[in-house]
Amino acid sequence: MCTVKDQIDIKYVEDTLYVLHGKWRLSIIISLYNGNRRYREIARSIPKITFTMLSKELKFMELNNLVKRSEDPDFPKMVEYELTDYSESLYPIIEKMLEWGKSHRKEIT
Amino acid sequence: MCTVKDQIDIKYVEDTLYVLHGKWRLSIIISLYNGNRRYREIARSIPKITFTMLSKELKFMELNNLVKRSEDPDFPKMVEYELTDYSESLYPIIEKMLEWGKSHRKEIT
DNA sequence: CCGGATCCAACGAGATACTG
DNA sequence: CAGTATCTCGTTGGATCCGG
Repeated sequence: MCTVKDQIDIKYVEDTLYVLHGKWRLSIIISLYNGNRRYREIARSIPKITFTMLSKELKFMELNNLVKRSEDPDFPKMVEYELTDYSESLYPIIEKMLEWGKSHRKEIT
Repeated sequence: MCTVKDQIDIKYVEDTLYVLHGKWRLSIIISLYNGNRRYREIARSIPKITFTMLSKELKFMELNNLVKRSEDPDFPKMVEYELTDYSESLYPIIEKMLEWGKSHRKEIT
């Protein structure tokens, strides 16, 4: 017993990973953090994402309570998304990832 | 400008994601955090991982400076792995993920 | 403007068999 | 004991076309 840190229970970390899983989900959350709300706005803020993927992800995220969707049915139709308390609570994780990424920035492919 | 948080630059977060990517990498890092060192020991500590995947991941992680490998060529051969400073520095992220997972524990399929 | 439906390509991951 | 080499397969992601 010479470690000072507690044992880490992988299953809780896996739960977190489940929510963050996929190529685009974190990008979308960050886009919303950064103040984007409208569908097109979000799409434009994330380089290379396609409408198809954005739709799929937003759908999943709505079902899993990560975003809240509201719609103004006038024409042209306007849809806005916002983070929920649930996804807001992911902020500390993203913050740590940002810090780590900044510290270790180097060419990656 | 009514947000208190800074804008998050997705590219740094993506760098971090690159290092943590894959089904098993984080489990392996956590296993090493938890004090496992030998190949078999690591394998036994991660439910359902196969030798194939463990080998592939450890190989990748060695090449990317996430683990250090040392070998005792006597018979039976013994190989030990340990985390590097580089991967140790991921601890704050994992810690936040653990906290989040604990707070939001619920059935996930 | 905001998507859904469909189909296809690419990649990650597992099974199996073999080696120093 | 500690791996490697293939091969197959399921899942993810992307392109394209269509609808409210």
